[in-house]
Amino acid sequence: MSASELMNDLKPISVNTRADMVELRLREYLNKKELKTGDVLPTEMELAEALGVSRNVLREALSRLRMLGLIESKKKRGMILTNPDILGSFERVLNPLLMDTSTLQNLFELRLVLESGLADLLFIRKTDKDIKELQAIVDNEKFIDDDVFRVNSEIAFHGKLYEITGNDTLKRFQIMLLPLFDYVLKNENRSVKSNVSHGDLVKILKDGTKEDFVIGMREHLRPHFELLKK
Amino acid sequence: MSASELMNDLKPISVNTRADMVELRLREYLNKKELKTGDVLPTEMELAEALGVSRNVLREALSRLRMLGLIESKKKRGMILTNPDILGSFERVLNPLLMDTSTLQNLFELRLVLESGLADLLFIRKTDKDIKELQAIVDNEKFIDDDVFRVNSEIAFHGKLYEITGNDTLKRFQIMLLPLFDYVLKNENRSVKSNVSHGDLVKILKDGTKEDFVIGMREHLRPHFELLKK
DNA sequence: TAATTTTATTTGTAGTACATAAGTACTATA
DNA sequence: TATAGTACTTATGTACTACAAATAAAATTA
Repeated sequence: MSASELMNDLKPISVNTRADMVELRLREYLNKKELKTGDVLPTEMELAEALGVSRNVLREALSRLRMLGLIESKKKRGMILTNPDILGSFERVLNPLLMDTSTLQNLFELRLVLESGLADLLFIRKTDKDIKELQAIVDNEKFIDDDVFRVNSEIAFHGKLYEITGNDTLKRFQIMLLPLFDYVLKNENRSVKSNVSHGDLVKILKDGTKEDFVIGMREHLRPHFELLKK
Repeated sequence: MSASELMNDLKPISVNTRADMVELRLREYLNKKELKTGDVLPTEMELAEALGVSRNVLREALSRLRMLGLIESKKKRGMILTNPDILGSFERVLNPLLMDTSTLQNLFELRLVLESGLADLLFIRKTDKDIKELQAIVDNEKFIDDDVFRVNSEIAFHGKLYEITGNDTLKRFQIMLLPLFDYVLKNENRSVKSNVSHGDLVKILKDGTKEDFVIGMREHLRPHFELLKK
């Protein structure tokens, strides 16, 4: 058995720090008491005392919850629960240099899955204005001969697709994934050539059916899929 | 203009705490220096001094990075960069009670998009063993008359689909989304009845084509899509 | 040379002190 | 009485000190 396999089976005993424990306890507390947005938390001193830790350690844990957007603090008022920004922390972590290759590959695939699955939402929510804007992006592509501009146009086109879905979370998600996508492509020197162009996709979106679009999009992404390992 | 609209246009001036600033600076530092996994960071004292803050504040920021899995610390050794767990922080934040309804709706849609887009990966990676396991889950459904068990089976079936993709990130992602999905369904009292059953999907996966599966899956999810707002 | 002990260094935790913001109660004035 | 202003109180934010705990590195001993 290799060392890496062994490490996978025998996870190291994590000697959790107090901050780790306190963070966990606090999140349990929030769930257990079914606290919801706007509810106020006990003061730092009360919490620290109840948990049996110094205010210092408690604040390290609170700092984490604050970063996640779970709580907000105001002087004298105390702390209240807030709507977390669910993608905010995700964003902080998307550094290609710090991701192992399998995770990078997973996210690459994730993006392909997302784009393949967009059809329904697109056909539910597309408007004439959207189609026109997409067409404008495509028309502009004819005059591009610079690689940087081509990438930008690629981003603009696919970004617009996500925008049409009217799903902000989805859109932000894709914006975060794009740099990674780019990174993977560059790193592996993948040349991408498809039979279905952006222009074709717009045509289908305008006059075709949902089914046509699914097939078209898959063909558009085929070069990527072909490179996936079985 | 409603209060919520106004709040959207006039974002509150965020009086950032020092911990916020330090966290930002540290992340900039990691990116700028193109540090990668395993690289060691300066000591806490050095960082605190360089940033002009107390060790206390610095540690609140470091605590955040530690939670994200960006760094690990060992006594005497110091701090090193690590592969962050990209979904770990996401998980911490998925509390339906703390999410505003539009985000909840967005994630609901996101899951539909993912499932619709699974076809390609599934057909690339499915094995006979996978099909058999899916079939076993389906066969078992016949004997279920309890709602709780039905939900569990639903989870097992769709979970297995994600498992076939061989994409751990995708799988974990879906596991995290499922409770929300369930929450939305329960909350809106949606009754779900589709023309394409799990059994039908397995048949297609076994003997059908990718295209059939896309159509089948969409039909399977249609009741959900129909409830989406235009 | 190898095993053992000591030392030094770095993170982890606790506690105190004070700064800062902001709600609350009280007071003075019209 | 109403209102503006003031002092007080309280909770978070920041800084500093001290020490515990772990462990890498150096020094010592067998």
